[in-house]
Amino acid sequence: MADAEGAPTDLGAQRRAVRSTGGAGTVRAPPGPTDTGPITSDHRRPATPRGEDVTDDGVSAPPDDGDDAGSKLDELIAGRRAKLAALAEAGVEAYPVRYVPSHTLAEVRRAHGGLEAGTDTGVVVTVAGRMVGRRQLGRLEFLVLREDGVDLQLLCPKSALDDDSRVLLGYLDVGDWLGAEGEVVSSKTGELSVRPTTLTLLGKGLRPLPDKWHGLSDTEARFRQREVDLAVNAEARRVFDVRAKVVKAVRAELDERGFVEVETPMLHPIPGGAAAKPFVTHHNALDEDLYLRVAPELYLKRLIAGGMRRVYEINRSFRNEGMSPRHNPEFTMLETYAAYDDYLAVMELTEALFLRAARVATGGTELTYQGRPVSLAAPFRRVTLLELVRGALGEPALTYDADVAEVRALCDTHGVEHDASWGVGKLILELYEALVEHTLWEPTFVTDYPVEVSPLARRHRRDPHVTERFELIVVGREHANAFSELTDPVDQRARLEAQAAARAAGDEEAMLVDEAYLRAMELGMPPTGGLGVGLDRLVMLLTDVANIRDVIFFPTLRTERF
RNA sequence: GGGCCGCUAGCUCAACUGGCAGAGCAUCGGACUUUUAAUCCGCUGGUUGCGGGUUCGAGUCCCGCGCGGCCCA
Repeated sequence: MADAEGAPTDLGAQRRAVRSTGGAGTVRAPPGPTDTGPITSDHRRPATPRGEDVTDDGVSAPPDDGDDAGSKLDELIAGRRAKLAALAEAGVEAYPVRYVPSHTLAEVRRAHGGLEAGTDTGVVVTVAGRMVGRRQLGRLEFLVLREDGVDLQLLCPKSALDDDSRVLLGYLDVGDWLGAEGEVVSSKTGELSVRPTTLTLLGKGLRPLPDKWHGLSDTEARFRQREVDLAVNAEARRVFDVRAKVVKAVRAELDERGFVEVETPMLHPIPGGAAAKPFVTHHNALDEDLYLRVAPELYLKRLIAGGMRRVYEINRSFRNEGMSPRHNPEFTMLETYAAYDDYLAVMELTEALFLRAARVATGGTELTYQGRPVSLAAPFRRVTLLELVRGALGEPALTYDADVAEVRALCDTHGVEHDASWGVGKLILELYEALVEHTLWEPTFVTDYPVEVSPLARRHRRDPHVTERFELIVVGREHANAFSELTDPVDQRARLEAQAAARAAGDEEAMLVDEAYLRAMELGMPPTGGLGVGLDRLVMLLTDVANIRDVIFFPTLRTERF
């Protein structure tokens, strides 16, 4: 990295490419000593740029084991490599070291929107982008540059170009990166354009871009080659732009509320903080197995024990479980912890975060998800898990004191599978998940989860069967999980020991006793309200996307074979 | 892990009950100084995901495998 930026090793290329004074030609120097400077020319282009050399060896990528891959593609690539060689022969650096645009394409559009047709502004700018379109009309060409999802046309009469740029024009392909210096004008039809006097090649593309009109729609290709998806599909850009805005809005809201952003370990000696199967890895120097974290919860609570009043972390967690349109093995989670708060306070925080995220993503609180309206206007509905299950079963008298056999019978009646080791609380949770959760479309705080399935949550202030815990369900899915945190070290130890026993009995997702965590709690903790939000799912909701892989740049897929 | 669906030119897609594997765009060659998926003329381009099988004949039917999607666990 350091070498690429600073090393003044190829002044020739630099002089040609950097638009510092706007004078130097683009393709001036004939091939000479400066063109074989150590950095720019070594591994990136053929040492002997001659036409014949270029066509027979495959592109950079395929280590050509079979060298029989798609011949049309090979042909397209060979054509571009031939142009690359011709450019080299003409002394044009195809991969220059630097370029300094005076404006982004977006800035040009902002500054000169709404020109009358046929206007010359007299304003000279230097812009850059990938050439994504080209329309040739004899001695006039229209090139379309794209930068950061914004397009701008170059109106390009050959007569206006300097000699070197005219040569370059003959070797350009759609997909190449290009710089242009010229006047901001509008065309006869009123299209905002730059009319260049100089064109500078900034990066030659060897592979063709997908169809300019249909883009890339093959789902596998979009996930595996996100760079292509981003280059040609505006929708992909939109989703990831919204994602960035949403994360920024969440940070802003938390910062304003006095939360401090922190980072805690992703390599855990003991997996904990959530009921999930971890990835295992190994540290060689320590000769110890470590686990990729399934949640940051335990470390964040230790920070509260240490006296940090409000903390949050936005980062990756990992769960070694099945994949689905809603689960990626690595995903981005927000967790917040606030001293003195209970879960009622956390509900208000949650509403504020969702509202603010919705505002930056869509401008308001009313959205459409997969064709159905959703309102994120606060306050969200609040209802206990038990009430929901009672309603779904038509059993208004059901309580956590019910006989286990009776509740098992209810499960059987409703086709919900169960295990002999499960108590009433776990059975009622299973009934809820099977019968109710997916039906909750509008935002709903489902509250008061059974103690036995909530080992880190404080017991409810009035009902010892349940905890002060809620999940936020929107469009039938869990979007947040929060509680009045358990801060009593005696109760916590008992609960973790119960978890460990369940694990020993075969429950792979049950937690283990984490002594370091218990020791921290024994130091003394204030009341604490904690929240976890899956940011990928929040972005899905706000961008109206059905598959989590569409909000993660590079989702986990089976390894690609070349 | 199970069920269903998909995989055809670089991209997007056709190809009836098994009967010569095609189009548009892109590429390549030509014309064109105001285009907007430019237009017009011409030419290319295929191991139909892979491997077997049935058949006179397989993109199409059968079996196995790979990758992806959806549903379920």
